[in-house]
Amino acid sequence: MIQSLQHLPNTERRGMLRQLPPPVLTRLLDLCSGTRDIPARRVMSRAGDRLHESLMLLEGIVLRHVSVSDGRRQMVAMQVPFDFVDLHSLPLGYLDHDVESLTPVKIAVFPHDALRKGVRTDPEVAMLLWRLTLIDAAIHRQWSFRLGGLRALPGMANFLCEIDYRLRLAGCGGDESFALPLTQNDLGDVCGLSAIHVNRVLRELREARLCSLRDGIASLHDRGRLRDIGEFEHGYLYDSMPGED
Amino acid sequence: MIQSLQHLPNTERRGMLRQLPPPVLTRLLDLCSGTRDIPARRVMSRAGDRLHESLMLLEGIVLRHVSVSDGRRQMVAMQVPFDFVDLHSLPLGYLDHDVESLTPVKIAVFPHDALRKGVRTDPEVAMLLWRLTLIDAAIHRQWSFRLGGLRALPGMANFLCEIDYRLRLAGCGGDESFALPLTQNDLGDVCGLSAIHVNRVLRELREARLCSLRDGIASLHDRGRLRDIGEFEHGYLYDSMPGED
DNA sequence: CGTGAGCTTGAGACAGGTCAAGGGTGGTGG
DNA sequence: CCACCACCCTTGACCTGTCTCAAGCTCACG
Repeated sequence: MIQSLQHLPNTERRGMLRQLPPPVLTRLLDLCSGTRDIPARRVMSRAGDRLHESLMLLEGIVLRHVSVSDGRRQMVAMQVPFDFVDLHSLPLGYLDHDVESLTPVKIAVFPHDALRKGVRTDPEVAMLLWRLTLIDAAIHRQWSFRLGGLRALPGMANFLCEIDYRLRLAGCGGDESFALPLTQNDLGDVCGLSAIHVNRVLRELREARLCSLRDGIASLHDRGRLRDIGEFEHGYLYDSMPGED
Repeated sequence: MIQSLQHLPNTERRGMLRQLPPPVLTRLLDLCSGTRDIPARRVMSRAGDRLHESLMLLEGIVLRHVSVSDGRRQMVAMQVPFDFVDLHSLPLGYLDHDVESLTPVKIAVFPHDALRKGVRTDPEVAMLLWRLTLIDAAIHRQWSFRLGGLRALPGMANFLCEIDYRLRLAGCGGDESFALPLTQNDLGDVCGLSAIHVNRVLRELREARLCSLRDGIASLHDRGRLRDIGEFEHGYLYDSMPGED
């Protein structure tokens, strides 16, 4: 599985991996010890756990969230295929949030020992891993922007644009629609809204023929307007998609 | 200035630098090309600018924000002394947000060429720099938590606790009060509130004898209760302060 | 001594939360 | 097989936190 990734031609490589020159990619993938499958809605690690491996997502979606006192959770990140999920646990040792699979998930396992050795002996791999975590941080900033700077509807539009863009980078998006099995409750945790208000916002988006979200399938009918409304600019993802400006 | 930092005894070292073993600190500071002074309220760099050096804050406070369509700005980070301000521009090349001095500021300049050489030849320095940016990312997550998960008053309490904690780590906090020359407008941009509502929240905090903010001086009268209300836990800063659990 | 930036307060509007009720669907156990 | 339950979606009515608008205050600075 992992080995097959190295041999994809450049244009076929996916997600964050698209950024890597092939030799570096090979050296990175050599540090992987194997793959693992995890069912949906499984807590993969908890805030404060000492971790000794980092995981790269190969299939499925992973959520990262912190819990709020009233029982709600605030989502702080969402990982799509070819994202590292918890690479930051390597320098940090433990995480400040929980990690949970949304769907059934396939992951590639990178033991910290191997990664540490890779970082020590291969500056290019080190720089690459660093860069990946920095894009993660840029996404965090965009989430702050969305939560603090946008109203409910633009915020939802912004989120859908981001996920659409990232899933298509990862090769998981269709032309119009993609799988997004988040409940309205989950979306509330993402956007800082009550589930009921999420429902109202989705209805508005649907009635404006902008996008719809049904049975775990998101369909974006008018990406242009959705991006305008959500003030979405993909620059913060530090990766331009072929065929878009 | 920079050189003098290396010779501080361990217990005297400040802010993020406290985490470094002295030899690594020395090697890092060797990469600094000099210092620079910048007046208050000066835009230091804009989103999208190509940067060729990174800055470590030595004195003063720096803000990082993105602009919203309606003219507001959303603050995405705030740097205190001994934080790197834009270290992430080294692997990323450009930033996705603006950087602005809040107060007059003294910075140490690290040319990217020097940093790149340091990273390539010194894995310990590389790991350290990586770690610093990861703590930045953890702070971003806390800001998402605050903006999406907390109401106005707890959010403000949370922010004040964070800044208090970080300023004291940096050796810039008194027992009860510290300098925080943010206007209520700025605080609104931090917490995703209108300036007017910031005013009301501050009044509530003052009348509850929790804290007050006047003439650019913040005074925390009851840190314990403030932390409870703001659901503040310092674990995400990955640095325990001597004398606090 | 005027002017502007920031702070303060009140009144009214509106976005979003809360409560309550009902419907659909899939899973489980009798 | 059906009954029941859990979970999710949907909608309506009402409540409240926050925004907006408007006015007046203070203080630093020209």
